[in-house]
Amino acid sequence: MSTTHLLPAVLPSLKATFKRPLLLRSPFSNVLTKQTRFNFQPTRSATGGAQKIVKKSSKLPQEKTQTQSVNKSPSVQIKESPNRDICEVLERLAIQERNNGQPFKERAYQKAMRSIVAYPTRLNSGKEAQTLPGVGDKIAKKIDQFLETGSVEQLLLSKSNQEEADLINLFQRISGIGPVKAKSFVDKGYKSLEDLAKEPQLTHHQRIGLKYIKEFEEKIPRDELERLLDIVKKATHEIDPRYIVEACGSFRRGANVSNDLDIILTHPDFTEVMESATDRKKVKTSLLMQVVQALENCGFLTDSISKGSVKYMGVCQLPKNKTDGLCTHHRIDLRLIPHQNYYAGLLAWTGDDEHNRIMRLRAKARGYTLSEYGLVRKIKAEIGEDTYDEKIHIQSEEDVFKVLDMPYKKPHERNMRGVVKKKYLMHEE
DNA sequence: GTGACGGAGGAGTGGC
DNA sequence: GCCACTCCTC
DNA sequence: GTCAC
Repeated sequence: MSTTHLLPAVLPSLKATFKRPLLLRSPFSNVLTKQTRFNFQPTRSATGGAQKIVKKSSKLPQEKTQTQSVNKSPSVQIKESPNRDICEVLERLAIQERNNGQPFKERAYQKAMRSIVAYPTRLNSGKEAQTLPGVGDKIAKKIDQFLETGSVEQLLLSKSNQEEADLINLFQRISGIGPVKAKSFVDKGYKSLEDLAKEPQLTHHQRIGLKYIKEFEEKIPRDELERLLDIVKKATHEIDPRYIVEACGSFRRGANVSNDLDIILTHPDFTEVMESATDRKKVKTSLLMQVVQALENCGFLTDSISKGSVKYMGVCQLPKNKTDGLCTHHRIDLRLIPHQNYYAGLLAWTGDDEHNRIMRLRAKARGYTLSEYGLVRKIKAEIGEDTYDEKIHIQSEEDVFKVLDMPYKKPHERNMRGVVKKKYLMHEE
């Protein structure tokens, strides 16, 4: 079916959407382009210094359109790409599929988008795009349609459907709200974040997400993250110097800014996950909770999202500074990893996702399975069809690379986003 | 043509 | 209280 | 939606 007849009515609005200044987070730059906070539940003094809340704005978040990603989609630097417009279309298709409950389609569009971001010249056709990994028949056709008509039929929504999609995307920017809950809140008639705050059935996690919606979207500069990490390390080692504490994620990969603080902990006494995570006594006295309690007592942790025996999710903040006032609240995750799994955990939680995927595939091809729990080889029993697992003893990240016959990559060399996989694999041969 | 695509911890809910 | 399930997160 | 099998 041709879309030509739809175009005159819809194109101007689409163009307007692209032109509209990005008031919050640009989907591709991940930079807050205008510093206006959504001060929903003020938590700090109005005289809070440089970081104080600027003003209450209920209108701003509503202006976010479908061209802007929900907070949870991966950020990709496409500013410099000669195919930025095509990438934006794929990003919107990915969001649409996420909201339709199709995570694999969402990832397929994201994968195609990453390939195209890494492509150095302007694409002239879908066929040309199809030479790239992750771009198949369907996406090639959509690219052709976009190049010919300036739009893609699947993205053309009626005004009311567009408003609904925008609201679903807005609500998903709240931590703890995914596509299902966002849709249900829209169906219930909520039209804004202020509206949503009145919902009595918001979970604890969602209330925290709403309270800090703007602060969680702010990037953490590396020097601030180093200070945050230092506090965690000091508090932990005061409890017991035998703890090992390491920040993972983009920070360990050398990033100048990060989205959150992801810390893994281990301790020689912790060698396996407790059998029953619901054993409250054990949770309260666990090696992880001792650290959490110390960090709560000193005011570093301001809110908790979830507290388990091996995983803590919460909110942290640097201590009040005399000149700057209160600092921004950030998301923090703490994971307690069994001592013997520490290096596998360190490798997995350092990432990035694409690097993990490459290593897992490499492991699989050589008869192993690699996860944050370790490197395991499937051994076929001498008699019968049965197999059993042999856990490979890992004493460093390098060991995993060695077993998989890969040259060691330092953490800052594991930023694979935008790197063509073939190139990486060729380099390793 | 068909199955894999990461998968587990934690919160919350509803049935028993 | 237990269990199975959904949703969300990373 | 794409890819490997």
